[in-house]
Amino acid sequence: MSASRRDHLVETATGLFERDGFHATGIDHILAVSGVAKMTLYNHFKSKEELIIAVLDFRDRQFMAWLRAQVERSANSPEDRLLAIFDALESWFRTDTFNGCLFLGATLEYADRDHPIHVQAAIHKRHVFDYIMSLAEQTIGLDARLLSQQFLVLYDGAISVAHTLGAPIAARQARRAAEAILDAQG
Amino acid sequence: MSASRRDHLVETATGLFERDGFHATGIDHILAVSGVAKMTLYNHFKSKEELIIAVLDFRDRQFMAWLRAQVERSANSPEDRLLAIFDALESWFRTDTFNGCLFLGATLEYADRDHPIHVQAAIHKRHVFDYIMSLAEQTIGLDARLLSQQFLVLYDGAISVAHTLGAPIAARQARRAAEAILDAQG
DNA sequence: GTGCTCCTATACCAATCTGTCTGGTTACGA
DNA sequence: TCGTAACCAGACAGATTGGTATAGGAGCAC
Repeated sequence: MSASRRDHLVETATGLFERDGFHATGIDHILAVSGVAKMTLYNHFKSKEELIIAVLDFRDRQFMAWLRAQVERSANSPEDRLLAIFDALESWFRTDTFNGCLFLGATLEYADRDHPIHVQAAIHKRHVFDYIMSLAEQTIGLDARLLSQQFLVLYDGAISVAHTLGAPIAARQARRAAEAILDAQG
Repeated sequence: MSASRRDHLVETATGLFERDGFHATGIDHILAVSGVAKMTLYNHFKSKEELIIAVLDFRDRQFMAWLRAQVERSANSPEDRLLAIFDALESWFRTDTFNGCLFLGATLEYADRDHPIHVQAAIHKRHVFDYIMSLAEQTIGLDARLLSQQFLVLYDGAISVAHTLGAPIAARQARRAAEAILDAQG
């Protein structure tokens, strides 16, 4: 067992939360799947809520690293990279573990905007926005802020449509919309 | 009590599910808030799942009627109406009961695509798409299908961003993106 | 060896979950 | 007035929830 028990727990819980949601996934189920003892969990996390926050933090780092790598491998100019985000989305949608956005799910299940889980989930969306923004700022002649806000809408919309309708092609439609926005501004 | 007990139950449950989610809202809580007896509920619905499906059906009809009325009151040409959808969204986002998309939440909490609840929730998204499509088809010179798909992405994206980041302004950004798409096609 | 830390295993707790059962009340129509 | 249908109130069942308590095993440093 190379990874620590804590990491193993977080990774297992991530998969289960992503598949079934937060309330629907019980502590006992996470323990059974991960093969970890209950007291070990409560030794590392003082509550389920704290575990969820750790999961959101882990998934944020993991996903952002994956997204950056995917984008930077397939495109070089900032403009192409902005569009490559949607190509990355499509390949994510086509994995068989895709089940919508874990973070959006967290904000829906813990809707109170001050709830620690909601706050933690919102941080991820900020990270996505910041990444888009960093690419937009490298492209001269753009209203970087407006464009980033619009791209974030396309980004989240593609995820939602792909999930609710089971239509990975939503990513391509979002990309074409993004191209139209770029053309209108550039 | 003018409305039937059944209707009263469905409307109360809609509000609670919208605020707290499905798994987090217990039957007993719905009964306490609505002031209905447990056996009355189980007389009308054979399970919580059946109640949820009734809620999704009710909310679909209610929301679509509201959206149509809002759009048709504020714009006359099909093209203006396509854009007025996003104005309607913004006024929805600014209500103090706005809590993201109930239907998207349903598909996340019941992720299995064959689950009756997931199926029922997806129907609503189809209805939104069909409405957009009906407007797009009245506007000549458009690839109605592609445009509708892109608008649906903007529609869902605006809801998601508005909810996760608490930013009703996402609707206006979506509208500007929609204008760019229209300009590019028209 | 002794102690310390991390882990397992299992029993347990109180609360809550969905759903059932019983028995009584209210309203209304024939 | 009688019957019936809808509803209420509350107890109850069985499973599951998040979380705690207890006892002991395994690996490692001194």
